Amino acid sequence: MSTRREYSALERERLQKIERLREMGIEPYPNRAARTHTTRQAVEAFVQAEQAGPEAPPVQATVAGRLRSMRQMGKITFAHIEDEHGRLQLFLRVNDLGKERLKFFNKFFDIGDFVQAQGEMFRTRTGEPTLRVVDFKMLAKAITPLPADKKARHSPFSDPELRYRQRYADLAVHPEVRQIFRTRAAIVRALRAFLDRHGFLEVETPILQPIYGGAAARPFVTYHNQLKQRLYLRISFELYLKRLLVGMFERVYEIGRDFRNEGISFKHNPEFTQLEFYMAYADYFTLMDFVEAMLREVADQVLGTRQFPYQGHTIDLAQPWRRVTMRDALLDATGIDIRQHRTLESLTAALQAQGHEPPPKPSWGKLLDWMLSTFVEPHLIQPTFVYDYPRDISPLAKSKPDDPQTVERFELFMGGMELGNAFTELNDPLDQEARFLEQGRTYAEDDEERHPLDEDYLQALRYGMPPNAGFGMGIDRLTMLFTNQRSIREVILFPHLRAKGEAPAAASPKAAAPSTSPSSPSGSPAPFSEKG
RNA sequence: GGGCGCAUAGCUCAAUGGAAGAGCAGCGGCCUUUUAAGCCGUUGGUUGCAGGUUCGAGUCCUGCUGCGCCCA
Repeated sequence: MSTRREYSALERERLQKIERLREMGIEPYPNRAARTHTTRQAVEAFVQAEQAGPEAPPVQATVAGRLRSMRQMGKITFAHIEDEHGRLQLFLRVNDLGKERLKFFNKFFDIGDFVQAQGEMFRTRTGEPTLRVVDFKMLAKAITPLPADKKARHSPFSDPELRYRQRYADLAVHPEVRQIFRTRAAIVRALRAFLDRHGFLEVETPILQPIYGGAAARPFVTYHNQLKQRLYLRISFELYLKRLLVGMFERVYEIGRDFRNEGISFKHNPEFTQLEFYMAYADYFTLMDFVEAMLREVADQVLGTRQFPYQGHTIDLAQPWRRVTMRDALLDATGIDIRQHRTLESLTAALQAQGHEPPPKPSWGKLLDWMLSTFVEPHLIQPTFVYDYPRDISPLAKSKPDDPQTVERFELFMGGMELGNAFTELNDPLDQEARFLEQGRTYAEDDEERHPLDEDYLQALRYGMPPNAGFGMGIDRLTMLFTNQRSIREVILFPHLRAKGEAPAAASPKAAAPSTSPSSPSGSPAPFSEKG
């Protein structure tokens, strides 16, 4: 597909070194390495030995890592190697190595190479713990020079496009970027621990689905050749997880990937990681308490504190989280009481009277959703539950007993973003069927986001599903919050970028022909509530 | 989808429409406690792609591609 680019002059230089090494009988990519200490262990052992007193035996160590800097000073050379855990200075001296050996190091070893070095720890004049090298070995020769790290004064590696496209290089030179992904892993670990301890079963449901559902989103389409079957990449886990409640699991969760065939922004990636859980015999108020407890614990585990900085704010999870109805939130933000404007036309007029230009929306509920994300969401920095949503954008949520047009649903906001979504789940099979049909009437036949009626899901409900409440949350966004990142691309290892250069289309619409949707992409009003 | 901005050496950036440059990296030297090492010398360019205007285009115009920011 893609043709390999030509080698640069710098790369040709290093390719020649590889050839020369082989001519000398030295393998630049040996099969085996031996190390006794990580860089951190070597320093720790050395510091301990120092504290033990002058009689303590010297610390001998063999370390391995990537060469990050070299300072050649004639008969001595200083260098730093870096491994996953830190950096260590190497000290190579002609007295220890001999003239030829030192010259060999200086000539054939470059920044970026993986090397192994053996020696004894000591402290330099400036006080830095350092390995006095008596032997060294090439472990893997680098051909392409590493970009300078971001903090280097003269040569920051900061072009976001390059950083994302060559994430390996970004990670290689930016320990703080690596740290983001350690934090991300810790978040997932803490969520699992909390849910496991509360009696939840972790499950895995299909990613390839004959009918997509559970959210308002356009799906990716694929095709099973042998079955001659169109399949969709899931847009949520919801309908499968609730089938499991029918099957007598009372508490289930899944952490995995969702796929939505939609725009890309600093808050959106086409594939993202989602947590969903369902709890039998709970309602949406139960879940507010539960989610508060869950995220406090995750903060405790991951950050060690319940207050953390986010984009100039301090988010505080320790205080009781604010709870406000959608009606009050909109009233506060716009002065418009949605109970006074119960039709699409009336509400649109009220907004226009205030000088707003609301986009055309297919329903009252969709307009409320727009108002919420436009006027309220950006200001919800501290954790806030907005609850009681319009029925027509929440077809899987249960109505309030005293108000059939309103459903028991909340969304959780934090840092000006939607973080989670939950409801008291609709378990009345007849009402659910009516909701599906309602969707069909509200949204145009050719609306690609229109939710297909899932007859098998209705069949499951007819067997009886216990009352329950479910919650969904974007792991990527939680990671953004906990690591103070503004862009979702900073917390996804390999975020999706547009194909670059010639022939992205060469991936052949022909070959994919059976998989393209006949009810082809068009407009995109979203009829469905979404978890996350 | 719309608006604005950006694209120049491996990396980060300069260059009034008039000779394509700097720092770092690289290469050749000097240098036995440096760490942004230092000093001397030196290599490196299809200025994102395709057109256009002009005596002359990195610079101005049009289109395309990618990225960023703002809006939908």
